[in-house]
Amino acid sequence: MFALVDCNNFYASCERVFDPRIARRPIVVLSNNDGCVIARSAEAKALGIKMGAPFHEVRGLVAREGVAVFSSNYALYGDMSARVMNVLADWAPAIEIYSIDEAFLDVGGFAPGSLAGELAALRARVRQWIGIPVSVGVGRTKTLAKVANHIAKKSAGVAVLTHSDEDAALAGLLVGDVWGIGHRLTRHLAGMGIFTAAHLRAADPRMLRQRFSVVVERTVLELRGVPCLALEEVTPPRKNLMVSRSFGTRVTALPELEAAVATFASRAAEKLRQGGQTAAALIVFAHSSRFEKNGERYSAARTVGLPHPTSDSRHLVVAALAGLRDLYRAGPRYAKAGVMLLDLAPAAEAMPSLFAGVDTPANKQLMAALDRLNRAHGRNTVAIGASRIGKAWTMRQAHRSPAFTTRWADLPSAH
DNA sequence: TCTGGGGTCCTAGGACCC
DNA sequence: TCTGGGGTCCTAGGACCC
Repeated sequence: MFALVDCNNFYASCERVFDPRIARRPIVVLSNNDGCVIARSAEAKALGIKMGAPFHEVRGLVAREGVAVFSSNYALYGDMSARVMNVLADWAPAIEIYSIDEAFLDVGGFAPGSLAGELAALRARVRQWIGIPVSVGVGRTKTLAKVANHIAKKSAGVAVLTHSDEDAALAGLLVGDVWGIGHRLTRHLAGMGIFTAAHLRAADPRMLRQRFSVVVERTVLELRGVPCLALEEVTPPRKNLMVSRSFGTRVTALPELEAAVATFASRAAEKLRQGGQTAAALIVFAHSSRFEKNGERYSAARTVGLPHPTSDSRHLVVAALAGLRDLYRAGPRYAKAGVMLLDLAPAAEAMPSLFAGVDTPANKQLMAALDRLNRAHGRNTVAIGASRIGKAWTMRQAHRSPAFTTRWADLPSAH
């Protein structure tokens, strides 16, 4: 059995912890640039303020109803999240931190009779110690735990979905509210007569796999109580890292874009170093607003390989700016830009045999070059790893055997 | 006029290899 | 006239999540 613990209206709840005066007032938290509503307290939801609503559209309502408005404060939310997770981790035998405000817990070891009571106590503890209200749903699979959490949010805050409860619960849930079913799939499924979670569970998983993907097949199986998703206790290292922003006003000039992209790249480099990682390539992109008229929309991106894996701000900024200059076009009104670092690896990781199993002409050429070097200078003079990003070759690592003293710079330019 | 930011996984198709 | 089979890697794009 899995339990899903989900913080209620997390960002709004965090703000409330530090300001008791707004304990009962409606609250919204805004995105970057204060552009959109990204979190709402229950009172704000009741006023009809939608998730993702452009702030300018609700400004009047917000003023009339005395809604408390906050710019987002991710440092605060991250800190509060860690505190909540600590309390959960102390209680549960195993935990997967799924997002900033959600965690799956392994509750397989609890007696069915005592589980609901235990979870209610846990919920009260988080509320008392940290000040954040949470909802807890329990099910036979992660997807069913999500379903149960839906029910918990509308009831006492804890819902244990037993096998015999599943029929009723799924019949009462729209298919679009199932974890993994987004708006596109919802539309397609509606065309097939699948409107509720119960319909989806009854559908043929193999057919859905053919029609859509293995993800949908897994969702059907999970709804049937067949676990396809395990509890992942260790967070795998991230593979990409992005820093991007929408501009407050439209930008057309290259120097302004350069200033923004340089900032993004160096911020990305900071994050990279924080995580003890390096990047071997990056994508820089810039585009106009998606609300721009059809003919005026412009979007471009460039992948740039780095000469070697790095977390050095200067290297990343230089590469990002080179990409930006290549993609820049005078004319478009740029609304957003960003830098995404790719091919992240632990900074300390050695990759002496990256070529194993890679057999391309370019690799062969490099290997031949290495052979020549090693024949000329002795065995193990040099080893090298490389990877191809787009059309650019990137040297991943070069290291010398300590037994030899030949310096890299002194080697003949066989490459 | 103003419309978020940061991720992951999957698929399809082409290039290339043996 | 017939025209293998199985695999990896890469990219682009779609879809989803919070």
